[in-house]
Amino acid sequence: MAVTLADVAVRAGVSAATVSRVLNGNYPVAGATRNRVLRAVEELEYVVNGPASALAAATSDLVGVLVNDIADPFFGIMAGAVQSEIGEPTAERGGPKLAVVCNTGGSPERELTFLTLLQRQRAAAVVLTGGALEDDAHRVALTGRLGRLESAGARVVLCGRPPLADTDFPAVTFDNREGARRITEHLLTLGHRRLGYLAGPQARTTTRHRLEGHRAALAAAGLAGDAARLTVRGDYGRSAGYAGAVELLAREPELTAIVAANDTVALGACAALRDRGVRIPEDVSVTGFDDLPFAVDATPALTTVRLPLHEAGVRAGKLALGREEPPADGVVTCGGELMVRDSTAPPRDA
Amino acid sequence: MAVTLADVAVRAGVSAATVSRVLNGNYPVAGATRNRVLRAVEELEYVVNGPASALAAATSDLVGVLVNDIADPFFGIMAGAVQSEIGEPTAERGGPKLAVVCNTGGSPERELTFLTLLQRQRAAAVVLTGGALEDDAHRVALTGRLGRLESAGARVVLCGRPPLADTDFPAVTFDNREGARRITEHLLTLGHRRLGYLAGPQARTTTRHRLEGHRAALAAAGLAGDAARLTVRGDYGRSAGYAGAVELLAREPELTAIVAANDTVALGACAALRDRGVRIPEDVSVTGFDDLPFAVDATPALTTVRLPLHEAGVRAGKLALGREEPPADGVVTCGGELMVRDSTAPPRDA
DNA sequence: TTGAAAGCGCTACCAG
DNA sequence: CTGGTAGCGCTTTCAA
Repeated sequence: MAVTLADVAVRAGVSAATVSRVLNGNYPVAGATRNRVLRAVEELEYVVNGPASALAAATSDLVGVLVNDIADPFFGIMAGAVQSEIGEPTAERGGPKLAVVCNTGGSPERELTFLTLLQRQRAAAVVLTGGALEDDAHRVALTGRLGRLESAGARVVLCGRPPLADTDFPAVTFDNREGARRITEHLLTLGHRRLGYLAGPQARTTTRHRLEGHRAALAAAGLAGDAARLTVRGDYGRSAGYAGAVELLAREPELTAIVAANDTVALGACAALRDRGVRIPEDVSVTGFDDLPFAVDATPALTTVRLPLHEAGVRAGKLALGREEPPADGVVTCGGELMVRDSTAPPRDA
Repeated sequence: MAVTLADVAVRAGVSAATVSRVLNGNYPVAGATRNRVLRAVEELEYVVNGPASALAAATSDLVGVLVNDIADPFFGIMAGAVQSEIGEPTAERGGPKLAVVCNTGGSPERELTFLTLLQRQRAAAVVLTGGALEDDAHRVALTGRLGRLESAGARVVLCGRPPLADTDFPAVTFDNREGARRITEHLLTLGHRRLGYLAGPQARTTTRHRLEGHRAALAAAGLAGDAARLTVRGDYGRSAGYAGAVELLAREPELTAIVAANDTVALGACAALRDRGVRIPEDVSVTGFDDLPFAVDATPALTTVRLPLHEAGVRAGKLALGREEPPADGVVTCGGELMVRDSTAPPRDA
């Protein structure tokens, strides 16, 4: 079998307890002893047995990160940020943590399943990223699972979704409502009057908040009447954006602007417009959320709302490790103000 | 503390051993007993203690997936595929495995560090994705680490990189060389004669193979002379593509085509061209590798070589779990033939 | 500052 | 088919 603590102890001529203390560095150990142990570790190529250590210490150095779609750079950026933050050795206790990125695919059942698996691993923390499902049954189930995780000693952090009712898990949030309101207001200021909206999947917090902001801006301009007709729902994928744009044009050929619930959807919409010979942004202006770098590189005419994904991930990582105390209300609003990257054109008949 | 196996055993009126058997399902247990145990598990909301189980069984249900850049959908797609494959309960042993996605950021040191962390967790398998670094010192270090992992009982699978010398780890590979050769040949057939090449980072297998294929096609057409002058190196990011395209245009203003080492680089190149008023594909045709869906949606004029990322991930997952036996030579070439998605224009003076 | 020893919760072997 | 039980390798009191 593999080299164990005991082997190292023998080689260094000390007890197992001492080796453990050296490795964890939480106890005073004489310099000479310490060096002897470290040398033995090197020579034997000793690697700690994580499970054994987790069992004895009743906690592991795994941090679960749940994402809705791992192939979406939106989540990739946040997950990468979380990992880079928790990967740094903590002062207080233990070495670097390992991020376990779990891809729920947006499925509520898988979300719960992963949480169970993470609890089974005795994860030190769990970060739930991206919009949450707004469904009572699921909310109750989720609250239960997270509660059990917490009482098993895991920290729970929400990132990119609002606080969970009846809990006090810290949440790192984006101001989706205001961002959507501002971008629509911006389009209205330019003179657009027939705006289509490509909403995200049903019953998601991000979908609802962004849609609310959009509607609020329309209402303020007295354009609420057409809102429902010019809203198409779909998931957060590009094909939904493609199909949605086609549908919007069918409903309103005189459309001059499209607001999409995220960049991926916006890109799909751009593809549809081009396939139909519509020029962007001269004929129709397209805007999205997220500000994924390649999206605007590929389509410079695409205007997006910048969400500070990386920053959110880092903050979530800090909260997950207890390196940062959450504010009294538990909500960290990330990025302060949303930025609108501006390359939008006025409508052709303005 | 949390509910333990013993608690369940008491509640169900059986021994701990029996509960363990029911939970692992590898042993015959009477139907009635079984039900009683399962009911007790439900009532007590029992969750297996992973570390304890891993310690006793000397193996965990974690599978490590190393990626070079988690924010790049190229890796997201593969990692997602691996996870969906290993997430299904195995017939032979144990429930669903949990994928640990580790973001190396392309750093060789971090690659080694993560492997140590995974060994510490007693990972059941490790999948290394994406191009490998071609550096002797690192290769030796990597071989050593992987060897130790293997002798600790972990399966090792390479995905998107060639087999590792002096080892027999199975490898799922793409035919990068032939793909690059074909796409360049394709451009030559259309009449292009001044082709720029945006190569990936130094000393990566993917970079070298793709460049070799490109050069082979040029050589076959008697155009090898200009190859070195019209090759610019950079990393696999979009800004490298942007800068690279600018550099290429400076070196050769009469350029009619650019081949990029991947889609992300190609998108950066497209952005640069547009910023300089160059039309795509009328003035310059841009091609890339990977065939990331949003890339071609955003830029329909972009032609790419399709790599079957999802399929590769699934195959890697199967190999990692031993659900599929590797062929005799250990190499699974994925996708058979590379496809060129065709929307390339002939050069303006053809 | 160090050692001895008692578990942590589970698996798997050996009886029955 | 089921129970008893000896560890798995580490952490952490409690003494020395």
